[in-house]
Amino acid sequence: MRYWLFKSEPSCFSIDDLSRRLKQTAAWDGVRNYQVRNMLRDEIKPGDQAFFYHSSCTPPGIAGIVTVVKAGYPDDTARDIHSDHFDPKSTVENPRWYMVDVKLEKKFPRFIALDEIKRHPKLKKMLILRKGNRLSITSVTKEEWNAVSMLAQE
DNA sequence: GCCAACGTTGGC
DNA sequence: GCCAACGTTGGC
Repeated sequence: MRYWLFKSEPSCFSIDDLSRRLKQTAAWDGVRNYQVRNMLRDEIKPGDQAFFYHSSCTPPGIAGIVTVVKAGYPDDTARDIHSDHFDPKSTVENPRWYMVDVKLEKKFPRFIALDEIKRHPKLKKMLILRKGNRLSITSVTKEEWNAVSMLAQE
């Protein structure tokens, strides 16, 4: 299994929104970046785990953990003309965009702010910190995963 | 295929 | 609201 970091703007979809969902599951939809699409379609598998990262908010940071429960399948919001993520070039025969389903594993007892991630020696190489990185999904190493998990329990 | 213009992301 | 660092678009 692999580890990931999924970004979401809490004003759009937060970890608390997920916790209120029936069965605490949701489709991770709306991704419209080809690099991230490829990860959703080809690399992210059921059983993989991901940090739920809150972006574009104060403060940004990691709020908890989700588990992938369904592998990549066509993102139906691309064919919904009323969706903000509608893409007329995506069709049933040729789906352009993909999504996975996630389930809330846990909300951290303590929010891990970006500021704290930046200061932690074991987290300096996290892709989220790399200059210019804007991908909404990045991979996380086992060492990084463990370090953040430890922080969350302090 | 090049590249300028434009749009988006996301921390600050 | 600013702006760096992208990604996308479209004329040529």
